[in-house]
Amino acid sequence: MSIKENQDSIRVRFAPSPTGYVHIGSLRTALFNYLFAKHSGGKNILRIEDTDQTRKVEGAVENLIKVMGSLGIEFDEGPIQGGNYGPYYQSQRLEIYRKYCDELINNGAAYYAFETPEELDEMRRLQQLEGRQTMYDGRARNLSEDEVRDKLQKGMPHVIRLKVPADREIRFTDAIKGVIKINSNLIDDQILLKSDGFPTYHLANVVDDHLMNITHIIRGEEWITSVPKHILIYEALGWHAPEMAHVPLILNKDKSKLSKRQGDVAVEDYLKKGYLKEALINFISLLGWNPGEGEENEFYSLDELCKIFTLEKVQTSGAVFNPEKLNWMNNYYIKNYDIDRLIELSLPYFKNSGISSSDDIKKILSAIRVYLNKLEEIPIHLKIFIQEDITPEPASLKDLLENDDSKKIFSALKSKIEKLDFVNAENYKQAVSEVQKETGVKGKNLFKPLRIALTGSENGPELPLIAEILGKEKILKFLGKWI
RNA sequence: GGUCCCAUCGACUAGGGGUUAGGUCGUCACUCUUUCACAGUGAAAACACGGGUUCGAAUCCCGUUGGGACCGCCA
Repeated sequence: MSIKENQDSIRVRFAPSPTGYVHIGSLRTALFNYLFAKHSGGKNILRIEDTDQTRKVEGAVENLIKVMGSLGIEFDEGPIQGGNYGPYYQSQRLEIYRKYCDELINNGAAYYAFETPEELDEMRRLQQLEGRQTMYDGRARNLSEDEVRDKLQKGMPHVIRLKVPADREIRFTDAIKGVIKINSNLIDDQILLKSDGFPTYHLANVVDDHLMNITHIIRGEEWITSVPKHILIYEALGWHAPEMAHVPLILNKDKSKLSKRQGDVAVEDYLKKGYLKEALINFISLLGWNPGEGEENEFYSLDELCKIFTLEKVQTSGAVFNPEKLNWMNNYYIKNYDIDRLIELSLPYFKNSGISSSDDIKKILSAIRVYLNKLEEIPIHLKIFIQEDITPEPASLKDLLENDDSKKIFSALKSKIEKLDFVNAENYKQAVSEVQKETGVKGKNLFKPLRIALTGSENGPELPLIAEILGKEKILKFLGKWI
């Protein structure tokens, strides 16, 4: 495929820095990029922004690709699958950035600066003290060519900064927010190239988005204030900036930016707890986006989302992440999931229960899935199926088992069950109704003691079902205890 | 503090000049199921405020207030 053809089609990128786990906000950004690309038949590209050597985390990229992949978000180009615009690690593109930096220096859009981090800290401290804006004061702008050459020759550590022009109004149109204007006097002389030779985000993302033919930048709102800097770089290099779409943030309950302090933010955590990928994707897609036009359905598969997703329907304001609604949605998916697929996903949670018969697992899971907000809750519902002795909980329920009527029922049922070869839901029900006739005990007085005697609890799934799973031997044992 | 962004029930949102302001989660009540849950029905619950524009503003404009993001040799 020629580059020319590519220019016509939509290309978006997800550009995370590999700092470890995958943030819920990152997932949403990646999702929107993916949906936008798929919706328009474009390409979804993964680019790793690893220009901060101090923040690199081993295995983070592999983890990210794994997590995204497990949720169904795939990339057409990226560090693993390659592509015509690589390399897709920014750390492997250093010469490229260097080259464009030189170009910026040569055309007067950037300059060398030699302050140490300590000097800059001091400068900011003073500015703060005076109640002024903390901002690079442009002191290195005044260095003469000779001074610069001299310092360079001496091998002094240096950075390259963007020379932001004065008194200009920078404006751009954001696909979500509309027209945004800012005066250039408020823009810092941003560092483009760090003293370790690595570019900053600002330079690297501009260069790469251009070189990789990115047509639309879809990213979090936190980037919106640095767009003007990027515009200046595009201009200085004679390039057109891609379309921009800044999606609103996902928020904590207190409306601040979603953060670790206030709950789980790692997608891995949600997966580990047994949130289904379909539910996660569905729920996240509805955070800051909706199909609109009075559409009241809230359940969408990834494929359906690809069909109906548009940037126009992305919200302008932030969305609070509501775990309760996620639970509700996950429960819905669990209840309606193909049972065999659900069993597969649930197996790890049966591991230490001693329940291994696939028949039993299927029966139990069918009975308890309605209670599950997430798969990790399975073990707490397993107790009634695996306990060897019954201790009523709360203890006060014990009284109900020790009255005369109850004892009468238990004895009657026990002798019925003893005659059975095996117990299933049907013959259990039959036996109980016979007990009812014989003893004259009925209604609550019949069913409640039985439930407590068999499970230790006053509520739970249907009793005949439980009886079938418990089996003859256990039922006899449990009934016998109270006679 | 400066700049930028934002503003419909507690939360997610529909609606964007004339609506009884609709739906979902959550909450509450009732029904169903001899339990709980599920399901069903119903209820309480919102256009931040003030000015314009208009016959008419939740909707358009301005301001106020409130919230958020950003202000690093981090992304």
